[in-house]
Amino acid sequence: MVHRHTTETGSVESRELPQSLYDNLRKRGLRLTYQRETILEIFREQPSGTHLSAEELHAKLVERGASVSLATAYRTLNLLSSLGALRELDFAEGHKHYELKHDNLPHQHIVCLGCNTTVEFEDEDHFLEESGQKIGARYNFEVIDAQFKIFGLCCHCRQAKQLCPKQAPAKRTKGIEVNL
Amino acid sequence: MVHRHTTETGSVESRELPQSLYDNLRKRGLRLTYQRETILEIFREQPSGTHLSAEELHAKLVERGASVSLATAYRTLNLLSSLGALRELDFAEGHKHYELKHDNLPHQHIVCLGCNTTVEFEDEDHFLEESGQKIGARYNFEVIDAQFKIFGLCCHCRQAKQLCPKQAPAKRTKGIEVNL
DNA sequence: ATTTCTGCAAAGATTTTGCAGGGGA
DNA sequence: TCCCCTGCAAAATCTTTGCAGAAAT
Repeated sequence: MVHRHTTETGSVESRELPQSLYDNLRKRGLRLTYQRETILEIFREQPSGTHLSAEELHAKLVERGASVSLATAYRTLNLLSSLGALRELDFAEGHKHYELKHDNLPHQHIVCLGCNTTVEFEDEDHFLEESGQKIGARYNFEVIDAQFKIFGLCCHCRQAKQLCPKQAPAKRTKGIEVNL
Repeated sequence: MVHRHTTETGSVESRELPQSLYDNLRKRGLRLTYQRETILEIFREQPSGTHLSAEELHAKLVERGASVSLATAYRTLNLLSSLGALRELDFAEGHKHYELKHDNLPHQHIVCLGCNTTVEFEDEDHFLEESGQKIGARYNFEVIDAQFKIFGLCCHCRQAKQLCPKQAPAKRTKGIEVNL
């Protein structure tokens, strides 16, 4: 029934699901549904470093003909995050973003407060990750994730000298996340 | 009219306002109002490390008899943040928090995903702060703030083994932010 | 056959905004 | 006096939830 994942050969009923997720679901008495599979699949298809909001995810679902409701998108994002499959990101934007948790090189984000552009940088030699572990341990925490976020103005917005970055540019509508 | 601040001797019209803020307001053609003064004063009175949400701030305003509307609280929080007087914090909670920006030792946060407790740790020798500056510069960003946030489970919640931390505990009602 | 999930629509929570009147500079 | 600010209420966003039917094990 189940199968381990090595590269990309997936079975029918649980495509390329990393074995751990399927197990995690079962462990909790949860079920593997078409919606959950599809959502995870979408995250896998995104270029590395993509982070989707609930609305963006839903748009991609609709786009591919999978009629998954927005409510389910929200529920699944929360579920997959609590399972450790997704990482929840909070830029100071008014809504959350999610990205697939890779087991390769961890990365962190730089966010432009002017245009909401985000740039990633890698946590080479896992320095930040390990710092998070150490500091957390010092305070008796079981660390789940450590996020280093740098807020600032990109070269673009710095030139435009937008003194009140929260006003105009961060339109907070649908598909933001532009260029650079 | 204006006055520099040294220790705590404040004038009547602009209590202990750090001179820089008053200047920043003027520089932008903004005004020094009773509401803005009072809000900043409240932040100053909080024990170091306190971070208030808009609702919490508003409660404190009402509590002291200053009838400042919630809308103004929101507007002022945004304004003071954009002026650099406050730091906007985003724990994965559904609403933002704000804390006074001190010029002394910078600090960062550990957040329990179970009970929303936050613990602070100091960024001794400004290591994280400087890292933020360096990394930002590398990507041509003007760095405004760098936040290192560690998410995990505190000893309490770890024992309670709340496998789905987003569900029950984070009630997302009013005054959360408890103990520890 | 159970028990979990989903979709829908409605409710909830947080934050922003239009407008008319009040108040700094 | 000028025009920025505030309060109020309404609106806009984002997210969660109750319920009945659908689906997974």
